[in-house]
Amino acid sequence: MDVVLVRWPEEEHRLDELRETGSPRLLLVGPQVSPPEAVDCLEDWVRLPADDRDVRARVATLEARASNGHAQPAIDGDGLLRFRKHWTALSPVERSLAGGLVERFGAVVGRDALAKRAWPKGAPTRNALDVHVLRLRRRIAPLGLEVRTVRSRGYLLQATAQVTLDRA
Amino acid sequence: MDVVLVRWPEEEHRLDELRETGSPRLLLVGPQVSPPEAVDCLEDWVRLPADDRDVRARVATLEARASNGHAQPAIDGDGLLRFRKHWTALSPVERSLAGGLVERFGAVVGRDALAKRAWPKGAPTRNALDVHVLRLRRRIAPLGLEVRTVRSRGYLLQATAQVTLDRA
DNA sequence: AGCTTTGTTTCACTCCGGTGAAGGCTCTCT
DNA sequence: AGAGAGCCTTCACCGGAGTGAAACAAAGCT
Repeated sequence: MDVVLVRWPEEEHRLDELRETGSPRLLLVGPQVSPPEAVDCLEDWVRLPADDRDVRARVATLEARASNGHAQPAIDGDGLLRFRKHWTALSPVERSLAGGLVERFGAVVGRDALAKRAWPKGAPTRNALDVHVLRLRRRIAPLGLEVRTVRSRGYLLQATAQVTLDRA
Repeated sequence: MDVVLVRWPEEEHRLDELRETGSPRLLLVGPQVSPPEAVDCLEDWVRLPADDRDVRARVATLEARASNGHAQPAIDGDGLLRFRKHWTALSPVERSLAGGLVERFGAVVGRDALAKRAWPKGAPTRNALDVHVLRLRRRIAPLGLEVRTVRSRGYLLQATAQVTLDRA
């Protein structure tokens, strides 16, 4: 994933978006401005005017972190679903479903494909898939993930759409 | 935990130690030297000569990260479990369990793996492990550590989640 | 003797997967 | 438009399995 350069504090609003989507970013901080606080490991900053080599070095570090990190959800070897610093345990059936959705993250996965994954010999009830999708939805919601329905096509896993509600 | 300032590359050896113990550290990089590669989130660097405010800002960020769960616990030579600024003594069985969990900090350790560690010849009872995990939980809670259960898989050691869900 | 450590039993509780039923939504047919 | 038919969501419930937790008893250490 590419590192985004953001002028601070001019592009504060853009920064908020990037933080929420978990994109790696390097802030270009003006000569007299104090840098923002950031606990996020995918964020860094340089003081302007900056040496080009230093900027490159920081960008490289952020890129390395981003490619090591959870920009995309993943199911680790222990059956945990990890996404952006958070994780949750999954039951066996949920792991099967989540596995299919994660493989095609952001794209539609057919109901039958999911069903076959969870129950290769055939689903117990037609309703079973729906119920397990519902349970999966609730479980992954705290991670910032959501399963969206595409009617008569299937389901689609994506990061929760963050409606940037400005708080006055 | 305090951030350690390290001159680079003069104090490379000292840096290695700090990396191993997971201490947060800020490298003071000479004017013509290129900074070292580091994916570690508890490490940062500044180019000398540096503005004092910038150094303070980076130190503050590292401190925030360290106290936010990026530090790693360790069992020292005396059998004490140390985490951030605190420590606690462990009984022999608890030390075995904690050892296994610390080794794979943040990842799941199977129940049987833990049991085999504490009782190589076989656990006395099935519930013995549960009870000792319970006791370990209580002992490490004051350190800001928690053992989370991953049902039917094992246990996972992590820094206590600081849930701040309120938004007014 | 007091304290800690360890093992054991027992009970309560949560989680998981499957099922039926009660709707809500959207599209189509008449 | 109105009725109906999918399609999907959500809820409530059950039996079984996996865990949490307390209480108790036996050692061991100082």
